[in-house]
Amino acid sequence: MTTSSRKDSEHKRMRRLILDAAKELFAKDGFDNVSVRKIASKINYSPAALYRYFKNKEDLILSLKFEGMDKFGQMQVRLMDIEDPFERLREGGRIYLDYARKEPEYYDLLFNRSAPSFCDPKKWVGKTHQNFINFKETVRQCIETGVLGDVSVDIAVASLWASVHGLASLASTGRLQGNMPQLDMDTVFEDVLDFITIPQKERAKRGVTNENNKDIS
Amino acid sequence: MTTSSRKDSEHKRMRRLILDAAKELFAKDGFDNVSVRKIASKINYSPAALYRYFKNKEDLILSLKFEGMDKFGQMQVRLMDIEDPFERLREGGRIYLDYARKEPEYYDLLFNRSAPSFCDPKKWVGKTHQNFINFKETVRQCIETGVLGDVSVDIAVASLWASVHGLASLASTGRLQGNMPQLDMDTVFEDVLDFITIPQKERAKRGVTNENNKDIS
DNA sequence: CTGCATTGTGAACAGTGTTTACAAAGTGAA
DNA sequence: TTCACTTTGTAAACACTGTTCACAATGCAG
Repeated sequence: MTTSSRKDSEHKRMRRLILDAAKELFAKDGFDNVSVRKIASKINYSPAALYRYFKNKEDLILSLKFEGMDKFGQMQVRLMDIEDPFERLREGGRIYLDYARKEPEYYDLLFNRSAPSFCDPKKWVGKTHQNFINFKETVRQCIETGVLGDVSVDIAVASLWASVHGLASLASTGRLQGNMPQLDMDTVFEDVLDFITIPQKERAKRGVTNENNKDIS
Repeated sequence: MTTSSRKDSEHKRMRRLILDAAKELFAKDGFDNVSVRKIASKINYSPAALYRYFKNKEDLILSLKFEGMDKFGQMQVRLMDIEDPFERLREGGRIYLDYARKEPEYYDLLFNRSAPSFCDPKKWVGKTHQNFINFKETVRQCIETGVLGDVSVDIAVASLWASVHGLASLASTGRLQGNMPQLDMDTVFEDVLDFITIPQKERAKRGVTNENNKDIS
């Protein structure tokens, strides 16, 4: 019994060793330039050894993605404590963008299909769905409390998600800085969030509905 | 003279043959699963033959990207004829999203670093910069004519770019449909554009400036 | 005809992910 | 302890990958 449990923890220790080595190599050299052989060599094992712990390379990368998603989920726990749905919405955006800025390779690994393009998306969507549910509920509350105008939940969700994700994507791939080097990356996120959300809040305060806008523009 | 020009056109014809075969394979099987050997085999040539026409695989992919960018640029020509900068802004967004929807693989090839992650981004940024300049000028005109409020050009550019790109990215990777299957993809783009831009326009009409908003929220 | 440049090829090289046969080591029961 | 069994690690191989190179064939210019 004790022996088998020791073997179990030994197995986990080895997985940890492999995952840490892989993550470090991925972050340094990019995902395409790290082979199974390089990971194995970094920890002084034969390439075949890794297949005792992971079914294949996709399985290894997927494990890293799940870990990253858990970490991302933990960052979002504090959102639960924010009463005001609008402030919760803003804070959620900050967390998302923070994550993309501080761990661009990890963000790429997690949120851009590109990184491991051979990974089956279906295995991944399930893991991320809870975050989406929470986000949607926050948006719903924002609309319910009249803070986002009389827009449909789906459209508001799509719009806000696209804004935040798009900003993170452009920033993490360097295109924002590439085209706008003068931009202050420390404040742009806050400013963009203001640009997107404040007019909505203002508008809602004045009781404007979408129906009223059909003749504008 | 005539002979050398015929050789020239023959050379171009062969490049065309390779590019078309490559594009078709890329669109069908994804970029990672198409090898030089498969492209060569599709047109009944040896793999080595392709290296008479393209320096390497990156060069081939870059050529496809340039072609795609030219096509994208041609779609944007009609923007020149739109006098109203706000309508030009909206139409530009429509074109961007149209492109992402109708040619998702091409869009991925063009705008997501992921696709050919080994391609040097520097070779690519230069080609796309003119589009960015035009976009920025349109946003500047929108602000100048008071149609986007008293926001800084850079923040408006970053916000609008992020929204449109983010929406296109989420849609082309199937994540929008994956999490919101009930969403009508034919109208969501228009609705999101409204959600983002109409409040701005409204707000500007009322003469609200950013300074006035500091105490809100 | 004689060079010369261009085009296409088979073979090779170094690298990839993955599988397999096999050996070593540890474990639990008789 | 001995026996059977599972687990772990490895070298070698397989079928791929992008790329290079010597070589032959072709077509053109002087």
